[in-house]
Amino acid sequence: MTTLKELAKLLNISVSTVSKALNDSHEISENTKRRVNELADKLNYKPNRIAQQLKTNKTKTIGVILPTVTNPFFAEVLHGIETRATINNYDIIICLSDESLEKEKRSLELLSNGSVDGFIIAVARESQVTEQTEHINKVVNSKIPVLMFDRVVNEINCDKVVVDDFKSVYEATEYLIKTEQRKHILLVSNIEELSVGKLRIKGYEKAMEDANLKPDVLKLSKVKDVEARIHSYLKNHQNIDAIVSIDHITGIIAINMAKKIGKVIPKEMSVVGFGYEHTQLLSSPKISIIHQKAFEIGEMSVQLLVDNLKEEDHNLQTIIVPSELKLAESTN
Amino acid sequence: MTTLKELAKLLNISVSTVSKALNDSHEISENTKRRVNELADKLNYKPNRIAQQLKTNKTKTIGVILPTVTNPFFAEVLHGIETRATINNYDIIICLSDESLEKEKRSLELLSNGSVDGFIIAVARESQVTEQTEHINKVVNSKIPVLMFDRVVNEINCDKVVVDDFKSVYEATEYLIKTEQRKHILLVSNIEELSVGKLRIKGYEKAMEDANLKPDVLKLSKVKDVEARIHSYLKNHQNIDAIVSIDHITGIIAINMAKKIGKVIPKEMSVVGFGYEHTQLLSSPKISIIHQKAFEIGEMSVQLLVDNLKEEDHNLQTIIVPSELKLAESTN
DNA sequence: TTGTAAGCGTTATCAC
DNA sequence: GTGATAACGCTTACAA
Repeated sequence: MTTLKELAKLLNISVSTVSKALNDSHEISENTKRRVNELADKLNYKPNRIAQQLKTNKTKTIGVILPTVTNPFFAEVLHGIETRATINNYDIIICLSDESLEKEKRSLELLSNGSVDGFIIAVARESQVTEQTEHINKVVNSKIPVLMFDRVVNEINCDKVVVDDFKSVYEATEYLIKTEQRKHILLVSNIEELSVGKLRIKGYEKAMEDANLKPDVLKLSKVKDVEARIHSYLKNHQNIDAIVSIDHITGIIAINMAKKIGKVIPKEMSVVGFGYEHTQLLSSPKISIIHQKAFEIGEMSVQLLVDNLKEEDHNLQTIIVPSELKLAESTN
Repeated sequence: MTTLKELAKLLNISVSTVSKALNDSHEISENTKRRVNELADKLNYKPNRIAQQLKTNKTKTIGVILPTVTNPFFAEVLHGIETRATINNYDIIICLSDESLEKEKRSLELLSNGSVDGFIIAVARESQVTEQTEHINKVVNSKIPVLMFDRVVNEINCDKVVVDDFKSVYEATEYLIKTEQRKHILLVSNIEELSVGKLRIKGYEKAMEDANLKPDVLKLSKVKDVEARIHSYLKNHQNIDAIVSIDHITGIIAINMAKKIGKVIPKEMSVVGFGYEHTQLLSSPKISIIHQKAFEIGEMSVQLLVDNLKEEDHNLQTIIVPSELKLAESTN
């Protein structure tokens, strides 16, 4: 790799002149600038990022710690993060905690040595369930800006980007009750132990309560054969006329199982789940989805963090990104 | 952040002694080592990664350039990459090309300035289709190790990790013909213009040819309403008794559409697609899948690249990762 | 066993 | 308008 020193030697001028010329300093003559730039182009000179980082004490890099990336929600968030980071001229280093507290902790420690300017984190399932989040607080206290999204820890004082979990499920349930006239609405879940899962269930329960209906929750996070379980549950509760899934898997399975026991969808049963573009593509009849704006969540997370990085006196914020209820098209 | 200099001052010894002590050098007395380590622990000293990188001219970072991460194949590959990178003490910087040549080019250039020790790349659709890959060659020529996986460019001289696209589809088709006695096998595709798509189609065609059957290919990469298209095609070709999908979407849609026109699966029609864990979960009756070992592909990519990074005289390799035909369980 | 000093590639301050 | 020099934080000959 070409360095300033090499350019300087070849041009018989000093390193500092070369540096200034490349940075278009007013101190340098146009002629010198031209000579320097020509040679730099010719030798494909690129300033060494590492040296710049050491000098400026800024890495222009964000550490992103995700529980997983095979879950399409996090994949899409990552897409948003990458897009907005690129716009802001930031690189992203990514670590996957695999839902493990230990790995999350390690990644955080490893990157807290000047490798990144700030962090974007969605807490691992284990950390959240066992309520061990001291390692995150440690980073916050060391003055490295942190932004948490989706799975957040209320006690930690940092920027947050969250989804309106309670409200979106409340409204979806309310829609089923009021518009579709459903009365026996089952909630199925495989994430009931996460903060977001709890909020979503509460939204459902409140909506049912407000309508004087009896809530019915099927918790499957620890179940192996989810399919069989939903199948038998539906078979034994033939009066169920609507299903709310609070994740992106069990809704589609519920549709398949409902069809299997002879239910006609959407006539005899409505199904709403959480999901993304693909989700609707893969179900037939199409499922209605609560569409979390995952891409936007990623984008806003980066923007808020970058603002924090720039501003001297940054006020911590919590942004709520509204979800959107996308009804299944009746074309099916 | 605590630095060596600060530790040295507090202990009234020199910076180099501190450095050596922390690196457990035999030159340093046990007593000094103890004192240094105690203070370092107390002040939570962590060596500045950037400074180390500048000094050693190694970043211990891999640049990963993916077309997308919302496609579950690439998401799972990324999972494998992250896992193996962590084991080898490498960080990963990720860039998403969004299938765009321009973005891929830019990312590559941006990171070719000492930010990473090597690259792992799956070529963007646009780069592959338009056969513009000079930007990748440029990196290879600049002596930065590059590894390409899945979507590779034959002309570029670097390590490669690929899937046995031709063979896996050939064998799946052969299985349908010989074991399941199918005769009218339709191939559906939404990736026919990619190198992997072409190979997969060839595998299918060869198997059909070898069995004296007429190939029938439905190309959908430019079609908007894939669902309607498959539906009408199946309706107008009632003799189709098996479907091979060469991507992870159209197979499931085909199952749904086949059911819709009254086909009994798997009795009257077999469906094989490409897929992952989720794929089978989301289809009912379950689809048979050609399971690409995406996680392993990610792992092997990192390992091969890291080997290249370590070894003085590295021999370029192409590793073929075999896929596995996972038949739908008959429990459904 | 410990310390001095040079150097990685930049940028920035200050002299000339 | 140009150049010498120091500094970022670390590692590593080499000297003491």
